[in-house]
Order: sequence, then structure tokens, then C-alpha cells
Amino acid sequence: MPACTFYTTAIDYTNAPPHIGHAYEKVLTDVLARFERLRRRPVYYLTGVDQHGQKVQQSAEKEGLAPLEFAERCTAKFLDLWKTLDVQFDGWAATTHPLHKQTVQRILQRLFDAGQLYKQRHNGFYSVRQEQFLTDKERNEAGEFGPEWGQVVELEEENWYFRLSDHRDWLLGFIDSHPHFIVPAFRRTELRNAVEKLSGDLCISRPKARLSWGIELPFDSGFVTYVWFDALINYISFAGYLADPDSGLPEFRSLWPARAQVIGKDILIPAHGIYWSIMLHALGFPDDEIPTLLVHGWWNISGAKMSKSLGNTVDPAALAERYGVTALRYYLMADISTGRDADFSEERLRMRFNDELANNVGNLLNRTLNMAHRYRQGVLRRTGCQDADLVSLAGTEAPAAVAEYTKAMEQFEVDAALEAAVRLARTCNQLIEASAPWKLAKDPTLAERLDAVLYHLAESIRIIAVLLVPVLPEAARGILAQLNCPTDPALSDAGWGVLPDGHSLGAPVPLFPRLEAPPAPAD
RNA sequence: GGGCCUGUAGCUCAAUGGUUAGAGCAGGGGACUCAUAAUCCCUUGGUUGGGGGUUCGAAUCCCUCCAGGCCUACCA
Repeated sequence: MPACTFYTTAIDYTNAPPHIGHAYEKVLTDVLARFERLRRRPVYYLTGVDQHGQKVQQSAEKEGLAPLEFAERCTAKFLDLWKTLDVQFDGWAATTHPLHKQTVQRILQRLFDAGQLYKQRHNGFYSVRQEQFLTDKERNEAGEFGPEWGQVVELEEENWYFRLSDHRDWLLGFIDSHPHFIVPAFRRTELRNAVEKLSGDLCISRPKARLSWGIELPFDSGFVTYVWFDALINYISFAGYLADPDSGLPEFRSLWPARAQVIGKDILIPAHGIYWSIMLHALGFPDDEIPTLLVHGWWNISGAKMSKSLGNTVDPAALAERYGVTALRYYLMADISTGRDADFSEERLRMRFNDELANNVGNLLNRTLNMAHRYRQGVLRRTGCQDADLVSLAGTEAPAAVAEYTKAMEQFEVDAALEAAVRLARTCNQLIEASAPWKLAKDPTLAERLDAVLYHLAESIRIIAVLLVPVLPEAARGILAQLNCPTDPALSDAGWGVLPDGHSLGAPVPLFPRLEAPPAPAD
């Protein structure tokens, strides 16, 4: 076990602006990392951008920019978004970084020295316009390459290959003996079937004449390395693998293996499940240092896959602007079951925010503080009251919620974790109705019961706030501030009975103003 | 063509092969007043996509069909 919990995300390609899927993955990983911080465990969260490759080179040319300039401009959009969404990462993996290049070249040299790479001539049909080789799947019904490919020539080209298929049997055995390699489990089946059919090696280079925007092979300057040995390497290069001692990068041994590498379902096969795991194996990583891949699903737009060509992408920055970061983060974490797909809907975003945060949690805080001030000048009293409903809340329901929450978070099921927290709030609202503090306040003989109810409510809300910290860092701090509690709690503070006798509560200020639907466009 | 996933209440989802298939929201009825017209209680609603099979027992396992989604398709 490494000293530090390490999470990585896929790095985003700097060819197009971020959409809701990018935001989801980074927020999900942010929540997992913040959960570790809540537990006061060391954590390192690495995310970044993939800046090389042909599409960046082409897009840059189109706009008359140098590739780096184009990539940096797009990178800035991602960085802005992460700041907006409170995504708090520790390491930033930008593949144009010199230290990354250095590690990539060291790794390539190693594999070259170990005989894992070889050069081979390939003959095929090449589209000049699209700058790519064509395979039979590009042929149309007539068995020909259509006009969309422009001029197609038969071309012979040399390239470098990685001996992928040598490791096929190892990977099959590894998948079989490591049930937690892929989360969720059904993706593991899918991967195994794909590996069974694996044949052939992996082309890892492009001749510079065709693609110059990349990292040069250290043993053959006529080529740059293609995406796999560039982008995938970020997970270890920025974690300090093969780095010089004075590089300023983290100590690799303290991070590796990652607790989970968070990726989308589209890049499990073949990129991460096959190429990446075999790359690690070929580099000499033992089986217990091949990290878990946490494979998340997609946000679809009314059932359809989101894509630029359909024009149905969702801009996360605009959503954050319209509804606030709290509502957006909550929705992204609550309304999808980790690993599965979900339908994105602004209506559901508003609904879940209003029902669960405004009406349930927010209003609970608000009414509790109001009653405490109205009946007790905001001062809590710990009493010896042993009424069954209160004993049950303190001894059973609150601890059960914390336990359920913790278990769910450890299994990356953020939606289930949030549900546990929200259910505790619902229990508190029920307690208020059942105990009717406004009636207790009228009867001096029930003063002790009133104090006990108010104390139990405040304690429960405090615990709920602690549980909400990873998903809603700002809002949780807001709740704790109104309770006059420290705003950087640990998970251990979610135990019962932290508030002392005589504790003064702050003034109630609505934290989750209800969201209204935007006016219908007048078209 | 090969593979994987999904199909359960109007919606979003739960249910190690084991009581009468549950919860939130929405809908209907009622209560309360501390509160962000919030909350609380009661309630309507299901041939678990269809059809076979295994079992004392199936939403769950097997076969098959239907619908939707995704990956992959001798590979540079």
C-alpha cells in the first residue's frame, strides 16, 4: 500500500472545449479525493490535458496558430472550468511538459533496449485528405473508399511497433485473478472478451513527415510517438516515474499504484484495459501494481449520445453560471449511478436541488436555527432526556447513515452516499413534526425535552454537513458556519455528541435558494 | 458478423434465488405553522419487455424473441 491515495482521471484532448462529460469525470474524482481529505488521509489527485497529436496540429493550422499556442488556449478553458467547479487537483498533467517528454523517452528507450519494440513496413490505402490509413471498415457498400476520403493512394510506410500480443496471455490471467481490476464488474467481462480476440501488435509511431506535433522517439529521430506512449504515460510520468530526484515531481513510490484510475467507458477497450495494462506489465510493474480502472458511464442528452455533430453538447460552465456550482456538482453526483449512463436534464437538476437540498436539508437547517433562536436564544443545552425517538436518532439512525455513507464512498458509489445523508435529514424533519417544538415551547414542564430535541437536530445537521463536504465543499462549509462549527471537519467529527453544552448557534440564512425554471425562449 | 449492458410504478432508480417486489419525485386526500408555500401523515399506481424452461420457490438462473444503447469488426 502506497503512503498516499492516488487518483487519476483521463486527460482531456485540447481540440475542443469541455462538455458535461469532462466535468462529470473530474468532479467525481474530486469527490473521491475530497473524501480522503475528509478522512485526513494523504491523497494526490492528478488530472490534465493531452495536447499532442494530429487533430491539434490540424486545428492549429486552420486557425493559423502554432500547435502549442492552440493547445494552450484550449487548456486554459479546461483550467478555468476546474476552478469554477471547485475541482481541487494536486498535479496537472499537460503532455507538452518537458518532464513528461523526458519520461516518455526514457520509457521508450527502456522498452527498445528490452526488445519490446520493432520497426516494420506497412502497405495500405492512405487518404491524403484525412491523413490516415484506411481499413476495410471505411469501404462503402460498393466496397470502395467514398469521396469523403478524397484522394486515396496505396502507400508503404515504416513504423515502430510494440509487442502487444506477447502479453496477451498474461493479461487474460491477470484479469481472471484480479476481480477488482475493473469497476464495475460487468466491464471486466467485456474487457476479457475483447482480450480473447486480441491479435497483432500496436503501432506506436508516426513518421514526422506526417505528424510533427509529438514526442520524438529517442532511438529514431524520424518519428514521433503516437498517442499511446504519450498520453497514457502521463499517469506515471507526472507521478514521478523515472524522474530525476530534483524534478519537483512527487515521490513515485509514495503514490503507486493508484487507488483508481477514473476513465470513461469509451476508452476502456482497448486503450486502458489492454494497451495501458500491458504497457505497465512490459515495463516490469508486478501484478499488484496494476491499478484499478474505475469506468464511469455517460451523460446522454434525452437518450442520445452527446456529440458535437448532433449539436447537443452541454456546456458545464454555462450550467454553473445559471444554477450555481453547488447545484451542478450535486446533480452530477446524485443523479447517476457510478458506472452507468444517465440522461442529462436541467429539469431534474432543478428538481433534485429543490427537493433534496433546498426543501429537505436547507429548510431543516433554517427551521432548526430559527426555533433555537426563538425559544432558546440560539443556545444549546445537553440534557439527560432519554426519550426513545432521540435515543434512536443519536444511537442508531445517525451512526447508520455515517456507516452507509462511508461504505458507499469507499465503493465509489457517491449517489448512494448522498442518499444516506439526505435520508438522515428527512428523519430530522420527521422528528420535528413528531415532537412539535412550538408546542413544547409553550409548556415549561417540557423544557428539557425541547432542549434535547433542538440539540439532536443541531447535532444531526452538523453530521449531515460533514458528510456533504466532499460533494458540496462550499455549501457544507456554509452549514457549519451557521452552526458556529469549524468549517474544515474530519469524517471522525461525524460521530455523535461533538457540540458542547451551551454551544451558541449562528443566525439562519437560506443557503439553497430554490431554483426556478428559466423562462421559455420566445421563439 | 462478434461482444457487453439495459428493459421493474407516470419519471429516476432499489431489491446475496426466499414473507405481500420497495424508495424518492410526480398525482390524489389530509394535518401543522418553527421554516426557503417549506414540512409531516395517509393514499392511487406494477402481468418486473414477450414467450418457454429449471426450482418447493424466479425481477433474479437457462433458452428464445422484441426494444434501446454502447464497444468492436483482419488494422496504420
